[in-house]
Amino acid sequence: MARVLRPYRRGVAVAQVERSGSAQRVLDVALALFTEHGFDGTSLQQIADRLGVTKAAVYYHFRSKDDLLAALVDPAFAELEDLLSRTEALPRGAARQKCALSEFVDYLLRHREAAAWMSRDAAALTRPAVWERAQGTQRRLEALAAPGEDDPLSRLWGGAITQALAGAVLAQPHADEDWLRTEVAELSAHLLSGYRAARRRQG
Amino acid sequence: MARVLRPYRRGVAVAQVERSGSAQRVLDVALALFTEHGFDGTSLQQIADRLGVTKAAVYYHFRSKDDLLAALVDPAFAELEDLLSRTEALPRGAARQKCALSEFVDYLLRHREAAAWMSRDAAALTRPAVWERAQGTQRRLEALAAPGEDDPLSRLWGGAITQALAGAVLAQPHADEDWLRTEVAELSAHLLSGYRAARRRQG
DNA sequence: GTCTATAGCGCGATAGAC
DNA sequence: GTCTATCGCGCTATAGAC
Repeated sequence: MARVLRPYRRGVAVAQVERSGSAQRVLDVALALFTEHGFDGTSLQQIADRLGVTKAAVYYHFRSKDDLLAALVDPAFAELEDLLSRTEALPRGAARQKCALSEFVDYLLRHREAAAWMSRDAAALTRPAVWERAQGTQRRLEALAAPGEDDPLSRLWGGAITQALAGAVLAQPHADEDWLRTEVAELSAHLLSGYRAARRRQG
Repeated sequence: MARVLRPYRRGVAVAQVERSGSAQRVLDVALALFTEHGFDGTSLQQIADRLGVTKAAVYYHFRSKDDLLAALVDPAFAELEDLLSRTEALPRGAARQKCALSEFVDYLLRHREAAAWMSRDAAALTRPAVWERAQGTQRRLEALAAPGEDDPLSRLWGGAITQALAGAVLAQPHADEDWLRTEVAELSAHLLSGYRAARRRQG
């Protein structure tokens, strides 16, 4: 499919580079421990211990444990939100719709391990900092995937299409990336044709 | 679609009826508070307070807070697992596949509010008692939805189909149930035809 | 601006009396 | 079957050293 958007430029690195060295070290250690023991299974004490400082030192850089998590996932969310904004800026139509899906799939594939980790560490997902932000992007993506006047039919297909794509990618932790991209593109096209047919049926 | 399975008989009531009156009162109060403040947002102290007893009294009936949650969701899981078992017992083929999906959709519709609550209260979803059991049912459903030799293609479509159906139902908290059932049945058929086409493509 | 020391508080959980 | 008492732990908060 033709790529309508400019390639992504800002992103993962940005938000972290602006931090002090100490804060960045906290983030690195926290990420390592979270991936190893999970969010709930990692205490601020453990993070502080591995850094060789006290809990209060960690607390100086981040107001709370949730704040730390939010900082960790911010770059990935910023990337997705940026992608959504640029897609929403395109003129409405079938091209924008297809573009949204293919960009979303690329995004998922780019962050495959991270997404797989997140969907495994449900404790982290559950925190408001992550959960509520995810709700927002989810809504916007649904609206792009199944445009309409917020009617039941478009909401139904919005939910179906976005969940199907995410489910397809995440059900495949080890499949070859190019094969996956091709197959999911087929799935994507199939879903879009289904939505068009449903719209014609209902008018 | 023809209903191949016998109607469900055991279920929600069973696990709760076998309990003592006190234990049942604990479950009732816990459910009320969980739905109101979420799982994490509800302490055993609050549960005990509303019951007019102490935390320790609650602990007599349930070994842990997770145990309480497990008891709450057990009936719904038992129903789903029973449904899966009976479907798996059918001879392999397109009929079983269609049956699995329509039974699953009915199940989702039957427990719409509960499912919506669960997918909102991420903290409850995350507990091992719920999460791991859900993983199991998810796997079995995927296998029924996209049968195959555990190859990448069937796993991809298994994830896509099941997530699409759940996404479609859950994206519609207030839509009319019959309309929803009809539309989701269309979606279901569309997805199955997509899977068949993908299989033909790949051989 | 960066950290240490220390304390508070609520939580889930347990032991044992009645 | 229910209670009192208590434990240990985790996040949070503040005062103040450097």
